[in-house]
Amino acid sequence: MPTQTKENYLKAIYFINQKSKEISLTELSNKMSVSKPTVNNMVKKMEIKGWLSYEKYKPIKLTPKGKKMGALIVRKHRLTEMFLSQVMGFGWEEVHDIAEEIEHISSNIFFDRMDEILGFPTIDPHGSPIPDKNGNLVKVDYLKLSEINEGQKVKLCGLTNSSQELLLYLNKKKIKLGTELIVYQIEVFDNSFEVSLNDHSKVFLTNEVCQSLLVEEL
Amino acid sequence: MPTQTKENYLKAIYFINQKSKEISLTELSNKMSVSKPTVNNMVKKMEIKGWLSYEKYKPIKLTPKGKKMGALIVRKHRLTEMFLSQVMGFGWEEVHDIAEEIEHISSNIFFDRMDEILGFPTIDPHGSPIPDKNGNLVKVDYLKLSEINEGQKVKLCGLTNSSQELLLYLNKKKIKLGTELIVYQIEVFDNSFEVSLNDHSKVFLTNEVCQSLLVEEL
DNA sequence: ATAATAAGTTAGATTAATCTAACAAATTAT
DNA sequence: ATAATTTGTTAGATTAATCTAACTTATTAT
Repeated sequence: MPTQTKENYLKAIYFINQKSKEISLTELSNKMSVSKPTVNNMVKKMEIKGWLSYEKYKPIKLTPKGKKMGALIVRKHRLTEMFLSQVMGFGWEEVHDIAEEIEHISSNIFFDRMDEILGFPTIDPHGSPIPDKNGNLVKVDYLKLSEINEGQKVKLCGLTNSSQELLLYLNKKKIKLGTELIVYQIEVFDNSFEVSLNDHSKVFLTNEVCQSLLVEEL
Repeated sequence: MPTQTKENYLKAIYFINQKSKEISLTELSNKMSVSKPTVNNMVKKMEIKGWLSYEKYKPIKLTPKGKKMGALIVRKHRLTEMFLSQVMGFGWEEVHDIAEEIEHISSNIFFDRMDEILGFPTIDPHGSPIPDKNGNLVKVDYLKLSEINEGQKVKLCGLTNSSQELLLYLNKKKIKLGTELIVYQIEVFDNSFEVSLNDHSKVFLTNEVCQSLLVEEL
């Protein structure tokens, strides 16, 4: 059974792995907000446990075992977020911090019951996929709103960034998962978007925000 | 913010305090399943934190602050047990172990929401009182079934021991919180009880079990 | 290609929580 | 009241997770 700290390393490595494939000590050190010697020391221990492989000056690689462990922590996190949102009535901007704690609960029946109560969900409240019990993830590829052309109607299906700031901003704009929007106008100067919502209201979104919104064309 | 370990010490001291008032190192050491030097070392640190007072060779005393902290951990534990039982459908014999982990979650909104969803319960699934937000406990005094006379009708309201073994035994006998029973016959030889349930079935209970059942006369 | 910069490593220290072995103080029992 | 037992303390070690300072290896840039 990994400690809570080691679970957090596994999760961090798992996330870095999702995009870059190359995991450096420095990157992990930043993600974990600890010094590089701390990471160096930790990866040596985790290598002994068989969760990752590491050679001096080489990038860190998760073993299949470590990868599965990372995925299962993410599974617990996202199931919890879904439970907090759907069963306990929390807003999507509130669930992350609580799930960050609950993901370390070891009781499997607890998460299995959540899963059951939720009807075996496949996405969390931010549209991110929930790994299955074997740690496998269905890879869905949405488009970034920033890549959509004028006139196109789309539906919000996920986020590339689930920071509380963004979530609160979207709340204010009445944009949530499933919201349909039409790209009304793209400003060439700064690539900002003017989109219209179902209720015909219009909203301005910076390009940065548009890059955070994952959509499906309708 | 106390560590999880220190929270467990606070809780253990709080429980010992409930009955004996005198808390010895040895007792704590047994309750926590750690060595006496470990406890000795720990109480010194907790004294510095202001959670208890301790002088060499003297019994350990919780400060008001420490007492409140202990009570609030018990509150989290019992609220969680109630949530697991009432909202998530767990049996009363399953909730303790999960709550033992969840009681250390620091998010207050999480427990407040549970409280709200449950309608501000005052007892947990085993009939034990839930301390309020200030750490105060309503002291209810039930009688032990072992103290009840023949012919008396009573209702099960609590337990002095919520071990999984006892809970599974009571499940098997179809006895749960709120079950009404009549003391049908007391065996003078070993003080075992024969009680009859609502459905007129009769059940034999050893005196030890009767001492674990807290009842109210009807 | 070599100097500058970035990345990674080593060494040594610290804090929290734990242990065992050895000893001291308090309590209990005859 | 003294010996035996229990209770508590000290000292010294260990493991996990972290740090800083100093150093080495790799990478990048001119």
